[in-house]
Amino acid sequence: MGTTKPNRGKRAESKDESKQRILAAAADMLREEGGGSFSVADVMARAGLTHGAFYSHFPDKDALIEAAFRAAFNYRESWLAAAEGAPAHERVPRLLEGYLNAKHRDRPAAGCAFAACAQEFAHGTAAQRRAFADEIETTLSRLTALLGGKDGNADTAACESEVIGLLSLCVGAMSLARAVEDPALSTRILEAALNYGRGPAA
Amino acid sequence: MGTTKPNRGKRAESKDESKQRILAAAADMLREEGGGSFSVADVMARAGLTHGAFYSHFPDKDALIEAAFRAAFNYRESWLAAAEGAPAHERVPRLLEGYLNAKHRDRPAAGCAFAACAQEFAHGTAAQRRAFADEIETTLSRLTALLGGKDGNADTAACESEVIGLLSLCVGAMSLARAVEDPALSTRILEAALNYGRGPAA
DNA sequence: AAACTCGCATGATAATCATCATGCGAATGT
DNA sequence: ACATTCGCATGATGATTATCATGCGAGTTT
Repeated sequence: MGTTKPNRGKRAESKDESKQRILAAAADMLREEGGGSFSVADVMARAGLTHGAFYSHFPDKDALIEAAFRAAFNYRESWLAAAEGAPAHERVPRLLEGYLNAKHRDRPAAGCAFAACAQEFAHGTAAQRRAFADEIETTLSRLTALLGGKDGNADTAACESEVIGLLSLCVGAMSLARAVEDPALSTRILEAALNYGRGPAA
Repeated sequence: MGTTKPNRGKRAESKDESKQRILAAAADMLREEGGGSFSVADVMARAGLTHGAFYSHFPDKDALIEAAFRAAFNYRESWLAAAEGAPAHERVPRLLEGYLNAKHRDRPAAGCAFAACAQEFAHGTAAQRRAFADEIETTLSRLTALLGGKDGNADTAACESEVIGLLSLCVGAMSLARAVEDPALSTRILEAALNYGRGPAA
């Protein structure tokens, strides 16, 4: 057999590509404006299609939001990757700096989906909330793996506190920094949270 | 002059009362569901009125949301009050416990407006974002006054970090805890953030 | 108490959407 | 080649909702 068994026909393949474009568009718009603010037609247009095609890809808008959320974790990957390359004691600062910066604040569409979606999902469907929990668990696992053996003490409870605290701090500071009108205050928030997370030592 | 110069007539007074009821209803619903989710008619009904009366109280829905947000800080007052009564070194734990608990998580309508509104206001009107910034400034001042002289070191920068970090941690953890479907995970988040905020010492 | 004000209710209006129904045309299978 | 399938576009439909227009009746003024 030639390549890895395409066997799907040009048509199915093109449908998959469409779906990917829809998901990518929705993932951006979800983080940029929030799921309540964009219309199905908006997303489809951004994906280069028209509204009618939507329902052959997703059962309804809520399902799109859930799927788009799950597809919106490209940021997490690069965030973690940047810290992986650092020596153990540099990792927390690296994570903080990779998150709590102006570029991240100003480009939510390319950023953390937790910070962009948390409030909205609090009133979302059960499936959406499950997706949120899933992604939180995944993120916590990754962070734990990254920071777990930080010092000699691999104490489970302490590590859980550190990992969850770090993520909460990041998400909270970003939420506040984005909601505030005054740019100077916004920057103060990011920088102060960065300091706080670095700990009293540094 | 008898009492404090009522001089306003029964009609004006009743209008003020109506406005207060509208604001109270909106403040609750804003924190419960978010401004995008309730309708003007919903709020008016909750205030015991009908939709038509709305526009003689507020110019539009955005203005209501801003005003309701500003009226939604009753929680902050009791939160701070509970810590004021404590000795200096007990105040941070007191604040963390007063915020990061299940009751607060489960009754957003009576809780912190930052945690409930941050994401929504990030895409709100300029007036709304200004209101958000104002309330943040006020909250930070209050926290600074409360924690400022905590130890001998009243270092301005260190205190700003602590105060902003604390608030960010609280808001972030609450946002995550509310967005997650799994109740066990939700509780883990609150408790871990609480530990994190207490510092490595305790 | 007649004239007037004004808070609030009822009843449009118009826009925005999610979702469904229909049809064309390209891809597929026989 | 012919019949079929299916992705996508066009065009409803119905619901929700912000906002405006109108009118009544209680309160206020002279």
